[in-house]
Amino acid sequence: MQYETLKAILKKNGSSLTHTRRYIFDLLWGQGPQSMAVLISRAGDKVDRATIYRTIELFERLGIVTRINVGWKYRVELSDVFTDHHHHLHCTNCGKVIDLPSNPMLETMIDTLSAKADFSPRGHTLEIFGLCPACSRA
Amino acid sequence: MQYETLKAILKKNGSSLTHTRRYIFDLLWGQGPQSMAVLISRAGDKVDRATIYRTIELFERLGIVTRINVGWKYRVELSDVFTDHHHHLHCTNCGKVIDLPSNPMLETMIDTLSAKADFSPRGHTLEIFGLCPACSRA
DNA sequence: CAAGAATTGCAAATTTGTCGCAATTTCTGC
DNA sequence: GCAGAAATTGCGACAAATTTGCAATTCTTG
Repeated sequence: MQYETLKAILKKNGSSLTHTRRYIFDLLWGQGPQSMAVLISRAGDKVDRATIYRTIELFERLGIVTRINVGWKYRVELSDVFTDHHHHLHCTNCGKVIDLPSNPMLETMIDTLSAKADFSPRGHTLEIFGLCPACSRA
Repeated sequence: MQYETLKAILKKNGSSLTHTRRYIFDLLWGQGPQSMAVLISRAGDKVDRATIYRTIELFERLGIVTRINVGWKYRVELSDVFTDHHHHLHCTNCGKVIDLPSNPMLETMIDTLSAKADFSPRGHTLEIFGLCPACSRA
């Protein structure tokens, strides 16, 4: 289950799964990309701002979360370790962000293209902009 | 030439190509992704920071610039309208960002995948993380 | 060229992210 | 389970990044 994986990743890096970290992980679990402001607000006075920043930084460094751009600011979400690898469809009209499950062929192509440039790919983010189903009909 | 295109895009949206905007465009022209801090510093006292923020926001809204994530912060660069469509290889070791020319098949696949989700794609950004040629040999 | 609209600079206000350090929690070896 | 050591957290205080209001200036149009 997810806490075991989380704990294992942390332990492997000499960190531990504290009360607070589990709480922040829970804030991320099952949600789409969230801004720091939202996370801080959702945490209320349960967790201090500084701790949230420090935890997200740690989580990102250990590959637990991924950071993506949404418009001006960034948002964070659990990485592929905890969710299926996916990309994002950003509606430029209503602002909604929709998950798009990835496709093996697309992944292969991205890796191949990188490798041809003599680059060793480890991961990627693909953000697609356009109109969501609702807005493209309006 | 590029200023005509720029002017046309602005005009179409009821804005005009002012000295200041042309100056900021010039700061972007021919350069890779730049941080706001760099743009502000390069502008010196020619353009106020607030104006740079406002202009970049306008440019992004009109599709003149694209914003990408580099680690923690974002950077801006001219959009596909002014450069060849490309993606970025981010070396997680030395921090270098390398342009990767795109591939028609990849583009097609991305559009097709979006369309299957009933989404109308208008553009995208693909950021690949890994080791650059130099770092992967070290 | 004049009038009105858009744009810019300036300075102040917010917001966002960081840091140092003391208090608390977690981990380890009994 | 307990003591001591190490890691983590909260709490300001900071520092940096971004936004905003408004008056002065620049553009656009007729």
